[in-house]
This record gives sequence, structure tokens and C-alpha cells, in this order.
Amino acid sequence: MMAKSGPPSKVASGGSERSANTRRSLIDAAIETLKENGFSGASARAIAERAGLNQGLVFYHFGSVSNLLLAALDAVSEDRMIRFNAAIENVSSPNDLMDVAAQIYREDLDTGHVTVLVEMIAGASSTPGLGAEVATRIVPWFAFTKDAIDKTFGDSPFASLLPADDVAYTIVALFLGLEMLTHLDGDRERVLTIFGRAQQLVTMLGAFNAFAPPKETS
Amino acid sequence: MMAKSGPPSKVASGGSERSANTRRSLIDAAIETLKENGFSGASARAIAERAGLNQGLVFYHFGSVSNLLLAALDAVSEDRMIRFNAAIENVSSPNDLMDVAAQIYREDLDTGHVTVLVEMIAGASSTPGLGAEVATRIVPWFAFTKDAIDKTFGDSPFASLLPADDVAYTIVALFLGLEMLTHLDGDRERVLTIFGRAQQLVTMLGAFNAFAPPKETS
DNA sequence: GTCTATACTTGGATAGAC
DNA sequence: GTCTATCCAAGTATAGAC
Repeated sequence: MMAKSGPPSKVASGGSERSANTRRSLIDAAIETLKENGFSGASARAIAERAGLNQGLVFYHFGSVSNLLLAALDAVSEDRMIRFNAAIENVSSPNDLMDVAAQIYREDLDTGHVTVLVEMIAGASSTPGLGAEVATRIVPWFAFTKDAIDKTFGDSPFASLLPADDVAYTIVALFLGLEMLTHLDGDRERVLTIFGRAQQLVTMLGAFNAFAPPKETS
Repeated sequence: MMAKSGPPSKVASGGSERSANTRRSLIDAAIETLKENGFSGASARAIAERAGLNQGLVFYHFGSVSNLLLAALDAVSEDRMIRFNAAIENVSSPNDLMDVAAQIYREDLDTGHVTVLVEMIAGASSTPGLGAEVATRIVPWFAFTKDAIDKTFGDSPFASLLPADDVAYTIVALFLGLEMLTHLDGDRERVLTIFGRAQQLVTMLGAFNAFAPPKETS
């Protein structure tokens, strides 16, 4: 039987290596373009130029600019989830979690991965149907955050008052908002000091309620 | 002496009433377009069409699309500041403030005013110089939030641990993030219950620390 | 002074080349 | 199957009409 025709399917199965390389280049360029020029600057031409490829390839490989941007969001999400899961692997106390949260925030600022998410959310209202696609792709971020909270604050007296999924929703919102503001004013340090204060607060409340007995890091 | 020529100045002084009306129509249409179609959908054509005006008027009255969008942001900010200041007029306790915060959030969801801000922040990276302009226009939001915190939490024991301006920065970020997520998933109720829980928490910590003696609303 | 008709540029999408 | 040349729509901006 012969190889099938038409544009390559979303799944990478069977596509030639050349095709896969082109797709990967476009996705990488899309991520960079979203970070530097935002959603409204992420045109097929701008992305293809950055990748050194013909802009028509965007439509051949992904069908539309929106689909390419969603593929870029998928790539970023996957990358982040692997990193996040590794980061909370050995975390058990609220204090550990605060350390990890600050570390992750610092990384996100450097890599600009949250910027991609922010731009996609903000840009979603421009194209019918895009919002739903983006919404689907955020679910893992909520799930991850909720797990991290359960893992560390699960037996705290606050747990009954504050359902983990509502807290997770709030934390994700806070990350997005802080990313936006930091991106705008360029004041990295401010948010890092805010994380420091939050950590003090957690420590204080922990000692107060005796749900997080002081223990040395590691 | 004769009336001066050229495009009308930014300040409304001296401009004819007709000019002022046109400008106002364009600004209103720009706000609506930002809310419904986002930054990337807010083109001169889309805005002018919504206003029932020729798209060339955008450039005559504002010089560029970016300038019109900034004027729209100014209008929204001014409107919100008036409302905010009225809202905290008679507020003194943390509990009152939480009530007002929830009320303001509800209004913002209805009017979509925060959406305008979010879209402008996210869209700022597309055009050189726009970010700085937007940043300037957020300053009053921080200032307002800080004042509200000082007014209600100023004599709380937390005040020394958490500087009001850092808290204000965080609260603004949280509002922006919650707006984004709510806009995306359409789940109004979720955030309102979150506000409810936050209020419980404030009450609890207040009683705990005896800085907010229970008092009936009004 | 205000606005419209027109010029030019960029973007999305595809027909056809390899 | 992969990619490029080309087409048409949408965007910004201005020259010129009123």
C-alpha cells in the first residue's frame, strides 16, 4: 500500500522526519514570536520569517495560524508540566512548596513560558472557538496546582475552610496576573520579594497553627 | 484671529462639539471592540464600523490606532477610579473592604472594564513604546488599592510584615488574573464563592488577632 | 476643521510547481 | 508529500474633497 496524501495529521505518527522538523521549527518560532510580539504580532509571516521558512508552510502543516499557536501552547504546557512535576517530587511541607513556587516563578520569567499562556488567553477572544481550545489546555495547570496544595497543605486546618481547587484557581490567576505586571514594568525583584514575604507568612501561620512543625530544609 | 488648523489637540479645549462627539463615539466603540474582540481584533476598521464612522477618522482624531486604544484605556480608568473612590468612601474595617472588593469585582465582570485593561497589557508587546504608556496608566490602580488597604488594614499586626504597596501590587495582579480566567471559562460563580471564602478568612484572622472586632454591617 | 476616497502594506489562504 | 508563487482580503495611513 502507498503512503497517504494530504496534510500530515496532528499526531506525529508516520509523518516523515522532514515534516516533523518543519513542524518543530514553526512551533519554536511561534513560541518566540508570542513571547516577543504578543498574540497580535504572531502572524503566519512573522513566525515563518523567524523560522526561515515560507509562510505557506504554516497552513500546510497546521491549517491555520490559530492551530499553530495552539500547538505552541501544547508544547509549552507539556514542557512546564514535566518541570513542575519534577519540582514537587520531593516536596512535603508548605515551606518547601513556597520555595518551589518562587523557583518556578523565576524560571517562568526567564523562559517566558507563562507569557505564552497569557497571550493565548488574552488573544482568544479574537477568534471564535479559540477560547474553548485554550481553556482545555489550562486544565492540567489547575490539576497540578491542586495536587501540589493537597500534598502540602492537605492536613492543615485551613484545608476545610478553603477547598484546594478554589485555592488552585486563585493561585493560577495570581501567577498569570503577576506575569502580566512584571512583563509590563520589568520589575523582577518586586515579585521575588513578594514571594519572600508570602513565605514568611506561611511560616508564621504554620507555627501559629502547629500544622507545619519547623524542620530543616533537606 | 482665525481658528487654528490641523488635527485637534489631545486636550478637548477649543475643539468643536462635533469633533468631541466623534472622538467620544470612537472611544466608546474602541472600548466595546477591545472587550468583544480583544486587542488583536481592535483595528481601525472594526472600531469605526462599530461606531458607524469612516475609519479614516481614527487617524484624523487620534493619529494612530494605538493612541485611540490608549484614549479608551484612559476613559475606562477614569470611570473606574470615580467608582472605586465612591465605593471605599464609607469603608473602615477589613470586612467592609472585602464586601466592597467583591462588589467591585462583580461590577467589573458586568461592565468588562478590567478586560480592557487586560487586553491592553497583553497587547502592549506588539507595538514599541505602548508598554510604557500602559504602565503609566496603571499607576492609579495601584495607588487606589494601596490607599484602600492602608485605610482598613493599616493598624493590623500584618501591616508591618506586609508593606501595603506590595500587597496592592499582588491584589491588582490577582484581579487581572481572575478576570482573564473568568473571561475564558465564563464561570462567574466560582470567583464569587472565592471572594466569600476570602471574607471568611479575613473575619477569622481578624477575630484571632483582635484587630477587627465584629461589628454589624451599617 | 472635518471627513471621505484612495494608496499602499501586511496578512490569511490556496492553486499549482517540484 | 512537501513546499512556493500567487491571489485576495484586511490593515494603516494620507491626499484631497467638502
